[in-house]
Amino acid sequence: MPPFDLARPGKSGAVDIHPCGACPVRALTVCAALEEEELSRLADIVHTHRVEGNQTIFSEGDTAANMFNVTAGSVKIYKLLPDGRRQITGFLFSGDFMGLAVNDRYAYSAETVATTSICRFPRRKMDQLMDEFPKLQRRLFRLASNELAAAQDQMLLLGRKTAKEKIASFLVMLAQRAVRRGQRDNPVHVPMSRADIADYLGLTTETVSRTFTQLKSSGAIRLLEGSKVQITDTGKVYEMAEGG
Amino acid sequence: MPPFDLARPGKSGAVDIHPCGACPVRALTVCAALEEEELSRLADIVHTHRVEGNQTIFSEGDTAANMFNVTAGSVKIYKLLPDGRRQITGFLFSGDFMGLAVNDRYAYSAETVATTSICRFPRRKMDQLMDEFPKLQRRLFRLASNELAAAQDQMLLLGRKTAKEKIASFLVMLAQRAVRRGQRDNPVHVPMSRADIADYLGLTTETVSRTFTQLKSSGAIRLLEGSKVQITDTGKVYEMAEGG
DNA sequence: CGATATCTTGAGGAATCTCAATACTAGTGG
DNA sequence: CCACTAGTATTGAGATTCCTCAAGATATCG
Repeated sequence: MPPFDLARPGKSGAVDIHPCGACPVRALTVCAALEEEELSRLADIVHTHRVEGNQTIFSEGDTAANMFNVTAGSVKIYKLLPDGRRQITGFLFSGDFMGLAVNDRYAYSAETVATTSICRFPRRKMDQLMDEFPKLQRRLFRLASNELAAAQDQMLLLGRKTAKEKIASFLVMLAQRAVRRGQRDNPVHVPMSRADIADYLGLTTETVSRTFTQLKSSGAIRLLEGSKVQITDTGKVYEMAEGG
Repeated sequence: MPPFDLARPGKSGAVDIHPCGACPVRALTVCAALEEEELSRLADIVHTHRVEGNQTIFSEGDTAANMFNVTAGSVKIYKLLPDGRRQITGFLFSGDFMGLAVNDRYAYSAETVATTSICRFPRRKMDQLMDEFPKLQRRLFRLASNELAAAQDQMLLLGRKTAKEKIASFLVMLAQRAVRRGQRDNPVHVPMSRADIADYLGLTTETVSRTFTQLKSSGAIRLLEGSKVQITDTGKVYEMAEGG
């Protein structure tokens, strides 16, 4: 499958949103590895795009021609079984990086959750820059290590946590990542659908919904307007997330 | 917790098993990144150990002072919940690398499955070598990317596969990795306990046992002596693994 | 050969899923 | 501005998979 249509203006397309030097999430991501001057080299190869919700960015098995950086909005990455069962392996927010490949192919698919801005770097040119700037290589290695640690946390969640613990962990994760981006962590913004949450936590939408209701009834959280969740009993929610 | 007792001879201890140049798994791992001459630099910093089964190599949260390479045997890496629930996030065999750290701490614990030989590289010196040999850095990045892809496969398994599919996937994974090491893939050698398998697949030992029995009854596999499993109906097992 | 751990099998129970109906929400057009 | 539509979320009832607890069988190791 082709990536979102880069040429088509309107719904999704190439837009120069801001120069890299003024990038609001620069400190969070790969770009932080480089100094002003070097950064311009990155800027030379980058294309910025704005993509609406639920659009495919790339699909598992595609030739991995690009690497991406999310600068606003959110993205889900997932794998499918032949019969359609889906596992979302991660949500990405502004500052997050994606596009690591195995054998020059993407190992998963990526789709926007809501309207999202992304930077696109041609992999070939990125590889050249990595040769030129070992700092960049090191930065990517560190990002991959962090992702790996997050993946292991998620395995623990999927294999050993109850539905309640999974939802609590999910809220805590969203809150902590919001903080990291410099946003407020409570109420937590939950931009994704129940179906997406279910496929991320290894549950069904019904169980996700019921569990939210339970947490609400027990006074741990409150469901607010605009896909927001207020954590009213932080201690309880954090404890639940740890399996306490 | 300290790593296995490096000073104590007998059960586990430092042994010079072979020089790096003659390492049987060299082609599979980090070391493949370097030429003969450079390899000697790696050899200068490595210590080789032999560790008996079920010994701790390092624990989650320990200062990540070393990186390791398994040269024989097998290792399990895992995370725990406070109440003791355990998720094994990976099994390592000869040629596999471990010890990636986040914030200079190990993000998981590592324990031998059976008697195992490992190479230990002090991280600090490894970092120096990486600066000196970008090839090494690139190699590690590639290994981390592969691990990440494997982790995503495992998330799909944990979140969306049935017990039968999990066991079938597990056998296929073991078979494929045996091939990669140049060993025969059928019968599959399954050195780990039912409890370890359960904690890897997000099941209980009883379910693992029952599922093996079912696969046996259906004629898909045969359980042999010496922790070996013969796959008698390859098509069926592979199909099951894919969720077919 | 006995002791101990591991594995298998059984019976019942619990968490989660499936299927189905209802309620809500957001966007659309009258 | 409101009714309508389509999608999404919630709730309910029953089914199912997997878990728990318990006993027996097998394997391993001194």
